[in-house]
This record gives sequence, structure tokens and C-alpha cells, in this order.
Amino acid sequence: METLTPPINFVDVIVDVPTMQTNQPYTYRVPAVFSKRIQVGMRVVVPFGKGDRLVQGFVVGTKQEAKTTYALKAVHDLMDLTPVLNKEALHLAQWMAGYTFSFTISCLQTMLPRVLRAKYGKQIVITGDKCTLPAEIRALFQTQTALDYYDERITPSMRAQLATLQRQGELAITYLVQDQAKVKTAIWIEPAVGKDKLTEIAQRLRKNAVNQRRLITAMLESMAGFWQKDVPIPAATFIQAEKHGWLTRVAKEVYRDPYRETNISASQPPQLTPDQLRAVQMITPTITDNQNQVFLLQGVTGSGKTEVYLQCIAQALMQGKTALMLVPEIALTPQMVQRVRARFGKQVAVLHSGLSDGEKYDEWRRIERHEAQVVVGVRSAIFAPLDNIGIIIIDEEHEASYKQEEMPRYHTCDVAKWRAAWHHCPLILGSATPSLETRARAQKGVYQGIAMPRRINGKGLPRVQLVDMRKEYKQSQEADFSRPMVQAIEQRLLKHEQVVLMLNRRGYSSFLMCRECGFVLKCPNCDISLTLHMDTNNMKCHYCGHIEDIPHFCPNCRSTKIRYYGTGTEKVQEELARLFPQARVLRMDVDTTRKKGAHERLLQKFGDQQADILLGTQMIAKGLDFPNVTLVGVLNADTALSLPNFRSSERTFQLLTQVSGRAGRADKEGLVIIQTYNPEHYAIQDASHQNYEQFYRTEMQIRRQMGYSPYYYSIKITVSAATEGAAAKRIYQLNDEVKQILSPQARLVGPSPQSILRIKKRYYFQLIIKYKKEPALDAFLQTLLQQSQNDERNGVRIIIDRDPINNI
DNA sequence: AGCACGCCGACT
DNA sequence: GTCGGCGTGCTC
Repeated sequence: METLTPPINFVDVIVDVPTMQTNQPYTYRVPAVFSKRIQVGMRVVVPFGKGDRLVQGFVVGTKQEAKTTYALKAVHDLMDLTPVLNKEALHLAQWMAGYTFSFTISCLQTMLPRVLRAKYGKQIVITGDKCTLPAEIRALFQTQTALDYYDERITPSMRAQLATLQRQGELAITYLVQDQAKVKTAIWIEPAVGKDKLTEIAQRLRKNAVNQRRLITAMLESMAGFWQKDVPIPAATFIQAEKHGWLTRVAKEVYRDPYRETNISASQPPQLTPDQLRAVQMITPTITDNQNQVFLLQGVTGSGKTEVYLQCIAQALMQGKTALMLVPEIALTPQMVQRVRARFGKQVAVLHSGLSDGEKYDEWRRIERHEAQVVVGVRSAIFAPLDNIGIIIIDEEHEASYKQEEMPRYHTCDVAKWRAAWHHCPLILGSATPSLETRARAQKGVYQGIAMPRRINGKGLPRVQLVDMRKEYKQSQEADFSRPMVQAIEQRLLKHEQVVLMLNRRGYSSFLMCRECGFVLKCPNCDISLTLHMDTNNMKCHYCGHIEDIPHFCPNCRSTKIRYYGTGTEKVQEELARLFPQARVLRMDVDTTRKKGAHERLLQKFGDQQADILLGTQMIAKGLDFPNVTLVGVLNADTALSLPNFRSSERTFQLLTQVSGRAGRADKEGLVIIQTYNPEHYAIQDASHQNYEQFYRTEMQIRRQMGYSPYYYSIKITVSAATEGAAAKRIYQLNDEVKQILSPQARLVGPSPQSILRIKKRYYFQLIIKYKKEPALDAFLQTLLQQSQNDERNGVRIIIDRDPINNI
């Protein structure tokens, strides 16, 4: 629709230069050719800096007049026909930048598919006479007039020559801003004549004109048109036919829809249990009344939370609104997607990390054009360009993956709350084991709690048996398998039932240690031990990827008694093969699931009963549901407990509770065996009784005593540098500065070296500020962010993380 | 980020 | 005397 707004003469632009000094809008003049088309939220190309290098920018404001003392530069080009960011997105980015101590440009870019980010090029072009150039330089250009600035053939001496030629005006530097967004097209065939005419043409064809005959047949079958690639005849035949005037060929836009092939039968909403019905009845009025209410839907594993989500989404759709549902990466399985699609069909857009950049862009455009009303996706899907949102759902709310660990360090729940407030809609946080923060807010009435304590099938939770490994270890030296565990596995194998074994990998892996001198092989770049990989026969660093050979003798004392210690999935797999030679074992860990789709293939294989035992790391704890699994074994429950992190108890509890829910979900009785060295630890005790309430009470007391979240807010400042001294010096300096502005109520933890002091040849120190109310803190941190630019120059990196979730 | 300006060491 | 080192400041 044509609007009657006057032409725009000036725009405010956020440029793609992620630094603190440039974290502000810059004003540009709009040339007449663009003044009628340019709009807020569009991407533009603008000259920036001394050399007028071209950079991408986002228009965040427009104005008729600009009164400045300096000359304004002009917008170089528009990158969009319509805005890629709406008013909501621009406000959200602004808020997020302030809240997470990030640059506005970083926030804007995180909200968009990666292909909308510009690719930059720098070229050397010939401006003078090519023939007068030195032969050596001319050779670089070959037949071209432009040369990539970073071309590998350019030697340092050539660089000097090029610089001189540039000064003489023979050469010039130009900048390119390339849009990576490509729309995929395919050729669409539409008959240009009627059925009668086609039949007539067919009759007049030569007998051996096989391809033409096939084409006419195809056209007669679908007069509405079809894709050229769907009919297996040469392209030349189509081109000939077009020349004859039988048909038209049009390049039409196609979406790279990864799910298009699968035919999904529609599903009907099932009868709800009383728990589910109550939940739906509590939530749906808030959709209708545009109430910005946050709910905590706390339902045990198997209580049917997903069905509640689906019915709430249906309610939103019925009112012409849209719905946004977030799930952790690991839970976004094809089955999960299938289930949502079965209910809502083509209205569903799916955003997950398995999609290519092009596919993500296509899904994004479907949402943006209102072709999809329901979005299911992982963390970044919280920015889906939905209008008129009626409900936002975050499933498995406690998952750590909802927090982004790089700039901008946002937590999905915070963004979700902001968007829910903007759209005046409810936000549902769902979990069987809510984070303490969320649960505490429900307790205080900030969120409305909804409990779903019963499983759909009416079954109780599986029986849980704890095995004290300290006693077991005295009995036998079989490091990984206790006798009760071995017996239980044997029984399942006999009955042809399946077993899931979980190895808690966090902070625990197989490393080499010399039994003579205690030497441990460590990464030369990072301060952690190298992990043994039997399949590739080498030692790997899990942080930086450093690889080296397995030593045959100790590099320290030259003893040959250098053996591996600890437990990796590979070692357990070998032990399983020895204990149960007849069992078919599937191993699922970071190494076997690296390839795209490998994760699903393994699960499919296990689901088809092509294996007896599924052995894996944490990733098997979530979202899998196999009716024939009657035993879940946790080999090492407590390795995460010893990590220097105040959330380690919470994590352990959540993980054990989740994995326990995997046993006996159908008609068969399930058993869970947990092997632990800390059987009396409350996290393990409470998990074994599936007692969230008990755990919550105990953990809250500890949090209060220790001054942790949710009783205190926290902000983590991390300093890293190439030398230990430089990092330490800066963090202590910051410690002194921050002390000046804090009230006596605030607490400081540290400064302390991080649990892994050195990562990728950099040393890390951190300082944690725990506080309830500190009026001066935010300004201090914003100033620090400004200063961090100078630190960066000196090789010192400063990271500010609000509500950190790791390494505390 | 990337470019220019500016003030100190070894070279045509 | 100059070329060039990278410290510092700025980019509409």
C-alpha cells in the first residue's frame, strides 16, 4: 500500500562495527533516488571512517532535517525492498544491548538469519593505464581489472609497490558489501494453451517424439502447472515447447523446506487428563484477554506437558494470533516436529541448528510473510519475526542451553518475558525440574504455578536403586560396573528388553597418567588433561581441539607404565563387550553424533530394537521415549557434583531425575540403578525419590546461606590475557574499583583463577558480584564496557556476564 | 574493525 | 636527514 509520507532526507544508522565507541546511531543523508523507498528497519550500505570503507548498517530512525556542524555522508545503497526489522525488533535490540552489556549491532544481527549479514570484500582496482604498471603487478591482475586485497600471491615487496602505485593514482582501493541472502528459484511450467489444443498437438506429433509426448501428457495431467524438475525429460524439450507457444516457463521462488517431502497425517487433539485440562483452562483465558502472565507448568516426566502446549497454541491460532514454542536443541527431534506438524500442518515453521543458513532464511521469510503462524525452535528462535503473538512457551525451562555464551549473552527466558510483555500475552515456562529461580518466583506469586504431578498412563515413577560405589570398589576392582548393575543388565538381555546406560561425562573423561611418577599428559595450550580417543588412536584436547599421539612411555620418567584413567564411553563400551559379548551396544556421544543426522539415526536404530544397550552421555537423558527400555543405569552419578559451580547440585538432580523418567514408560515395570560415590548427598537422595519439593527446600537453604541466586543477583566479570600476570593484575584492579561503588550489602567472590586457568593459550580470572540492589553498579559496568575497548588494545579481554550460569 | 595521525629507532 | 614502528583517537 502506498503511504503518503513525505520523502525521507536523513536516516540514523547503526553500523556494523562492533565496538563500544561506534555503539551509537550515525546520521546519513539520503540521496533522492532512495528517499521514497528507504524505511526504518532496512539494511543499508554506508561509507564509514576515514577511507570511506563501505559497511552494512541498519536504519533505526528517519528525519526530515538534520542540523549538524559537520558534513553528512550519503547512504551508498539499500539492501532491502522491505524492512527486515520491525518496531518491536528495534526496541528489543536496544533493551537487550543495555541489559546484556552488548553492542546494539550485535543484538540486531543475532535477531536475523545469518545470510542477512553482509560479506565484506576489499579490492585493488586499476584506475590508471594498465600497460604502465610494472610487469610483476600486471601479472597479478591477469585479464581482470580488480584484485582481491588479501590475494595470497602478493608478497611484502609487492605490497610496497602497490602502496606507491596507489599514491600515484594508478590503483585504488574499493570496498564491497555483498548480500549473502539468495532466494532459491526453480522453473515452473504452465500450459499456455487449452486441453483441446494440447490433445490436438499430441495427435500431430511424430511417433518417435517420446519426450514431447511425455511433456504433453504431464501438462494434460496438471493444467494448473508443475515444476520442470518433477518431469524427467530434457530441459531442451521444455525450451522447444515454449518456443512453439505450448507453455510458459517462469522462475519461481521455492523454499528450501527440509520437511516438505514427509507426508504427515493430521492428528486430532486427544482427550485430556484432569491435570492437563486444568492447566489448559488456567492458561487459555490469559490468551483471550491479552494478559501478560508468566506461568510455571511443573509437570513430572510423562505428565503430558506437550499436549497442554499444543492445545494452548490451538487456542491462540483460533483467535487469529500466533504462537512461539522453544525447546532445547536435544529435544527438537523429528518425532517432536512431526507431532506439532501433525496438529498444525503447514502453519508450522521449524528453526533448529541442523538447518543450513539458506533453509533458516527460508523459514524466517515464511514467518515474516505470515505464512507460518506457529514457530518451533531452539534458543535463537525466540527472535522469530512473528506478529501478534498469542502465547510463548519455553519447554525444559531449566536447560542451560537457553543462555547464549557469547555476545550478546542473553537468556532466552529474559527475551521471552520482554516479548510477552510487548505482545501482552502469556509466557509458559515448562519443566519437570524447574530452575530454582523460576520455582522461587512461582512460590512468591510472581509467576503462576501449575502443577501436573501425575503421569498420563497413571503409572507411578520407576523404582530407583542407589549403589554405593565405595563399598563396591572394595569388593571388586571392576571400575565401571557394580554387581547389581551387571545382574540387572543380564536379566534384561535374557528377557530381550532394552537398557539405557548413561555416563556422566562432565568433568570426567579418560586421561593418561603414569603409575610410576603420577605424570598426566596435558594440552600445551590449555590447562587440562588430554582425552584418550581409542577410535582415532590419539589424544585430544576437548577445549581447543589439539591432537597428539598416544605416548608409549612417560615423557617425564620414561616409565612404560603409563595407563589411562577415568572413564570414557569408548572404554565403557569395551568393558561392556567383555562383560556381555552377546549384547549389541550402541554408543552415543559427541564423537559418534558429530555428523548431521547421526543423532537421529542412532536413536532410530535403537527404537527399531537393532541394539540391546544404548550407551551415551547426558544427551540420552532428554526427549527419548522407548517403550521396551526397562532399565536405566547411571554409571557415575556424581562426577558433576565436584565441579566448582554452585549449580552442580541442581544440575545433578535435574539430570538424574530426567534420566530416571526414561525407564518403564509403557506397560512394563521400569528400574533405575544409580551408581554413586556420594549416596547420602541430598541431590542424589532426592533424585532417587523423585522428590523435587524436598530438593528445592534443601537447595534454597544452601543458596540463602551462601548468598547465591535466587537470593542474590550475580554478575560475572571475566578477564583474560596472554600472560597470567596481566590477567591477574587487571582483575585485581577491577576488584578495587568495584569495591568503591558497592554498598556493604553486596558480596564479592574472588578474584579467582577459573577452574581451567588456561584455555587456548589465554589465562582466565574472574570476579563475581553478588547483590540485591546496587544503584551504581549498572553505570559502573557500562563504563567498564567503554574502557574494555582500551584493554582489548593491550591484549586484555573483559567479559561482563549478567546472571552467569557456568563456572561460578 | 580499519584508517590516519603522531612521535621515536635504524636505514637508503 | 627519512622510512616505518605501533600507541592513540575517531569514524555521521
